[in-house]
Amino acid sequence: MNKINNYEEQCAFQEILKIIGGKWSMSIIYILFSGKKRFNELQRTVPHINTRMLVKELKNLAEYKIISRKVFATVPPTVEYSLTEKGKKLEPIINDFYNWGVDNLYEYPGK
Amino acid sequence: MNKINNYEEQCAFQEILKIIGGKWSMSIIYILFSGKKRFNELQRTVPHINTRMLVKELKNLAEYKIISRKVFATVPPTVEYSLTEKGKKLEPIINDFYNWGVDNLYEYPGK
DNA sequence: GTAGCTACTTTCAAAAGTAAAGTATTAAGA
DNA sequence: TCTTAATACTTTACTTTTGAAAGTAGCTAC
Repeated sequence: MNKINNYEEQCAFQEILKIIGGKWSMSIIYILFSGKKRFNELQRTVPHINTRMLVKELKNLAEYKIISRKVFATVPPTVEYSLTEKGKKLEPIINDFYNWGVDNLYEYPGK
Repeated sequence: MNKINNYEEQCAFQEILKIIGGKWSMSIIYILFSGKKRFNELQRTVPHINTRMLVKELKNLAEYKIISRKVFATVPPTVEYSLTEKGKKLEPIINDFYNWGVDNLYEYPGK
């Protein structure tokens, strides 16, 4: 177990947050827990995201090997996004995080 | 256990991220795991944060009862920030999140 | 009377995000 | 043949958010 107790470790934490701490990253990752998705499918599923931001986020997540991008030479083109092993490891963490939020911040209708 | 599997639940998740998914929130919360801190102390401890953003984040976290703000009528004034019970519950989650990052994204010197 | 302390606030420029329309490639229908 | 449609982006113009730096208030010690 690592503990953040000095400035250097704080910086490491901020590096991590820079990669998956943004407005859209976790939402996209969460959706991919249920399996691979195509671009338009993600766009329909992530509430309020716009094309430019989805492209940017997918590029970023792929760069850090959290998701992988698979292109099929069909017409029109098909692109599939899915979680890598690294990405899949986030499932219990993001689940806990979401549940904390539901219990402590936001009461959604079905609770 | 809650699962995000529809649009409505995605929106709930985004509400949660709006509150603690920002660039600075988790860094501040993490520092407060080690106990109450004063304003200038936080400013020195959170790398690269500026006054304006620290004020804004502390106000936001206090609004959602994740931290509490205690003012002492000393000269010069003293203000103490600490985690509420809600906030303390984030400790294992943010710890796991940080450890995931260290293992999968960022290798800090002491690892 | 001047400098210093804390916890902010204000101002303005820079960066990031949003909305809407456009692009390439092919294929199917009128 | 000409129009429409589909996917996965790109581009442009605009708005919002963030950041850096300086300023404020109230008192105190030198």
